[in-house]
Amino acid sequence: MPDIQEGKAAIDQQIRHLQDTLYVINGKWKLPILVAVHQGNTRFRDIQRSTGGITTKALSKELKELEQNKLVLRKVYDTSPPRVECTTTSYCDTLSNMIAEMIDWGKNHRNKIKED
Amino acid sequence: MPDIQEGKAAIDQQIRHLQDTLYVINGKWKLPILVAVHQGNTRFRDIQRSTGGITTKALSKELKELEQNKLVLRKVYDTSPPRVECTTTSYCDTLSNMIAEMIDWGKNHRNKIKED
DNA sequence: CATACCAGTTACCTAAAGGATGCCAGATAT
DNA sequence: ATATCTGGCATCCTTTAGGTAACTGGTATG
Repeated sequence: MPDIQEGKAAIDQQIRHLQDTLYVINGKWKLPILVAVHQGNTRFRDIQRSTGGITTKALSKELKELEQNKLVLRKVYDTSPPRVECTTTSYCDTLSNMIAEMIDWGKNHRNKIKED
Repeated sequence: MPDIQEGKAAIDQQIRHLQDTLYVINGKWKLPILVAVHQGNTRFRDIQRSTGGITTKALSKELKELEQNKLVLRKVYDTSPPRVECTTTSYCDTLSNMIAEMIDWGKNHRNKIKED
């Protein structure tokens, strides 16, 4: 938690950064997609299959957002049938620590809740 | 990002942990509330005012969820007018690292996006 | 006497997220 | 010749998040 000593303005600023992050990774699919792509699933249908259950509409939308946030790179080949190859960017790696912490906490939390 | 070497089952497990975490901190208000309470705002109306804009209905709901997840403690005094005092639990401190990473990343990301 | 405050609850509404289904067009595989 | 694959898009639907406004009952304040 942010230190109680910090001024209100500084804390409000931190909350805004937090909300920026939440905004980028929000929703049901962003992280699963990121992991799937990072694993080596480059094609649209492959990503769809490996995330299990996402519709084309949702996947299409999510990929666009991930691309806008520079976490995924989409190369479109003007062939027929169309070919698109998605990869995670090196910038995507800056999420490593955060994701690791989130995984850690989620794991720990599940145990904590089970102890009720 | 999770290591590409890990098996699919392990990765799926990590995704589930991730989703657990996202589930707990989701929405517009959870983190702002947590910070407000941690700052020392214990009373319902104080929290409402210091988060700026949340309605009683939303705050009531969010506090219940935070309590269920053992991040906030609600002490209800059976007086009249009713008095409730909210505090963050020590367990809430286990979020420190994660939140710090999220703040860091959000800060960095805003700059990154501005470079377009 | 009237008003405002405590901590909510209830009913109602809107916007967004997410899902289901069907379609396109050209190419390849059976 | 028929089916299947490609990366989507259009349409319709349900679910959820979140907001608005009104109200409660007892108490303290003006």
